[in-house]
Amino acid sequence: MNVRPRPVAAEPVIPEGPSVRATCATYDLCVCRAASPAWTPPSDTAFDLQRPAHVVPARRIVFRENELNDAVPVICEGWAASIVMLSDGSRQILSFLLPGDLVSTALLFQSQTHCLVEAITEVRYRTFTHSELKASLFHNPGFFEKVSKAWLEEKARLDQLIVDLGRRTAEERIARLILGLQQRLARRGMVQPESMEMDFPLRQHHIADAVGLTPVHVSKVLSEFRRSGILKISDRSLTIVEPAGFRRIAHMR
Amino acid sequence: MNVRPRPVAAEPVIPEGPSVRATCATYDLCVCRAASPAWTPPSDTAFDLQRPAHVVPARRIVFRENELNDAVPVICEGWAASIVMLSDGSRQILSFLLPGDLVSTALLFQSQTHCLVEAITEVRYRTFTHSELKASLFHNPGFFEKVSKAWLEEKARLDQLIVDLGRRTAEERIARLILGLQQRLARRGMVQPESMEMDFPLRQHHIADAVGLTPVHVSKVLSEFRRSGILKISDRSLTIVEPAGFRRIAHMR
DNA sequence: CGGTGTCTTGAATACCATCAAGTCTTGTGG
DNA sequence: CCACAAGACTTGATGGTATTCAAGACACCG
Repeated sequence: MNVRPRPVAAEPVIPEGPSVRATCATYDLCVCRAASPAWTPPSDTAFDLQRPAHVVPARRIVFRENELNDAVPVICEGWAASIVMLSDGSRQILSFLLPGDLVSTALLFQSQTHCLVEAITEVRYRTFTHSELKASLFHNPGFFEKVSKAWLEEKARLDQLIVDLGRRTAEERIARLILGLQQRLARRGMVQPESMEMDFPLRQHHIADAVGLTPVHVSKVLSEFRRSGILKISDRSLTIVEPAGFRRIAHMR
Repeated sequence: MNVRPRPVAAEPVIPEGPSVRATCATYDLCVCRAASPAWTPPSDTAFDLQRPAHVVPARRIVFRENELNDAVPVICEGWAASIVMLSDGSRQILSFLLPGDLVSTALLFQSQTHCLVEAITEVRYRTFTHSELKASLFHNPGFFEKVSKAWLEEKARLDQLIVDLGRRTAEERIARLILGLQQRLARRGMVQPESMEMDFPLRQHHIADAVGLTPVHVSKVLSEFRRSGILKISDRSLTIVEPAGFRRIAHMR
């Protein structure tokens, strides 16, 4: 069932990019700035931005299950996915990670994960340590608020996914996935305000692994969406041509 | 699809039971004792046990979506389920709540939920307030540890459910649900050590709503489990007759 | 005693998976 | 830069798993 070859692990390189700050700063959590114990809102010189970023090429594994030793990664640029592998090679994607995302808030409290993280596009990320983040949690009330808000959002997304997988049709699942991604990207200013166009680097097998279908069936559903003029997909870019109709499909039942 | 009549809301009565302490104290989180700011490990007189418990009869709603005002409920006795309702009347159960369970750790950080809680058996529960729990979180390091542990478990269960719904067959899902419940009950000392027998108040429609199937199909799968001698179910009680074989079914692929 | 809730079983159907073949794109090494 | 391999997507045919529909048995309760 839906088996794909396993990508090899990546060895983290350590270069430094120019536009990291802008990308990272867009996100609510703002770990890159807020995690510093000495952080104050007006300050712009948080110590974390000076720390080097790791870069992983597309389709490589960022880290495996239980491979994390005390490191908490935050995505600075690019798309990734956290994935549970099954013993027959099939996979379930728990969540897509966008710029600014903590891999999971659970990592603040344990250093092991039962899922692996794989880069979808080239990914640039930074890591923090348990100890420094946990310290911030206690000494920086603003950071505590942001973490609990991040947890609430993570929980809401997991709950929604459970409902989708348990009680919705293939069309509904796919439509809801795309709408959810669009909303998250919009909050980051990554959707064209007028055309509603957005970068969409996901392969169809990513969609399949996220919504519990096969790539073949995803292809058929997407083709139907395009044929009916609701979506436009081309060249790793996606446009929701008829938002109202698309939302109707997604919210059905 | 799998529509059932909506139970009416319950008006909380306020009696006091005798064996609440023993039941509540079994759980890891131990909110009933640990939430008190003045709590110390040897102490046995936490103020929360003096607070009255609410009782809800089986099949009634404990509280609805967004009906919670600053109250954080903890189950003291009985089984409940947190449920997402869809507009066509179908339902998805996010989790079963057992004695000692917080409805969700998310309630520590927000007072609204997108799901409702329904009693499966008669349920006895107590409520705490945001403010007192949040205060304990900061002033009682032991409580903070327990909450983060509870949350890690909650997250692990959600992740597992996603994998089950997305990538496993009906038989696997049902077997894994039963095994998961058995493990949780065992930790509470609610499974007969020898016979592996346990109380099992779930109706088949509960199982169906938890694993994303129809009650009809659940009936067929369970009948097959019984016919092959793996399970014994009778009179709201369940025994895993062949644990090894059952685990093999559950962990398949 | 009817009413409701629960469970079972069989038949027909729907949805999605699997299998397979083919096109097109992307990436890589000679 | 081209040739070849691998990955990505499409489409049709076929099959399996789970749903839907329906009818009946059984228990419990007011």
